[in-house]
Amino acid sequence: MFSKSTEYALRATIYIAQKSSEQNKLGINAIAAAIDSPLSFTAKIMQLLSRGNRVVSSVRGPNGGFFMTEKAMKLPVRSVLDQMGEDEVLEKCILGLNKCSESKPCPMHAEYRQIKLDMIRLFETKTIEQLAADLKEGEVYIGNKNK
Amino acid sequence: MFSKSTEYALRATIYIAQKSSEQNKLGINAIAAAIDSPLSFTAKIMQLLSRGNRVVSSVRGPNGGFFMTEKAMKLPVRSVLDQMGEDEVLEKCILGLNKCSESKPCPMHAEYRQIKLDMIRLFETKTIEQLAADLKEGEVYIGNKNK
DNA sequence: CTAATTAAAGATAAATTTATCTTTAATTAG
DNA sequence: CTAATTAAAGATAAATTTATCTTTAATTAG
Repeated sequence: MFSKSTEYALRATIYIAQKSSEQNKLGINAIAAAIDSPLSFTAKIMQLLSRGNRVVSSVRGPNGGFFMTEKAMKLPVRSVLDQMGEDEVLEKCILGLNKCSESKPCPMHAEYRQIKLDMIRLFETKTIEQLAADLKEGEVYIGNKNK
Repeated sequence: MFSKSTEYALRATIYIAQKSSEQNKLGINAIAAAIDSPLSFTAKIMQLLSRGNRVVSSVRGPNGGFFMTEKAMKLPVRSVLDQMGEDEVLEKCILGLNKCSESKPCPMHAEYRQIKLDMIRLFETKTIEQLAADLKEGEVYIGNKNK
């Protein structure tokens, strides 16, 4: 569904939403360990995710790290996809046609239409905060670590 | 959503379903032109798609080419995904966790669950034949050609 | 001001996917 | 049997994604 970069970004965002605050920032080491992702690659992804301080914010230097503001916590999950440049997954034709549209539908268009709408609704309605609240303490987001 | 290989495979399958029969096979040149895909890469994909003669069948030599049997036309669209080894898209966790399950759900599991079920239902219910019937004559599957 | 700490930026490499080209095998028409 | 035609198979390359490592810039504590 999503690229690995976006998967890491989603997991990191949920973890930061749950564990961080402006007073308690998280370092890249803690984040990568928590979400079971490669350290340096995750650092790159955090650059993208925090650029503009829209979804995740970052501060350099001692006591620096990544965190989310109360306001950012209220953002829809879709804002993570937007930030990662992967929101087109929610718009693309399932057959990969760029001419596919309501007026010129591909043979799967009508069938796939509702599913796409449901996905858009999910990612636009659900907030990051809500996902963080669903997260069982120190359990789920650690991914493949205890495989 | 799907890889380019799978997108080409889906488009080729729909085209073959509409235009071919055991008496009227389609060559790789005709297929690649029709679905606006790179010739040699499409040839590779057709190898995967026709191996085992499950979904698409192939015959070499003069008057050879690709075609579908009446029986294969009745297969669900999912069989194309299976043949391309991309059916896991329908099963995978949206956060990329391989431990994610009903009993150990990730924070998006409950929310994404129904969408995944809808997708599985769509790809298992809709047949290739039905898609081919929806196809407007020589129009839609040609993809980016007339961009 | 200096040293320490942290993320940002940049250079590079490994892995995977997409794409191309050449050779081989199967099949048919004559 | 021979030549022609077609897909299969294999070798290789280009592009993209994933990953790693090094250097730089910002910030803080002392």
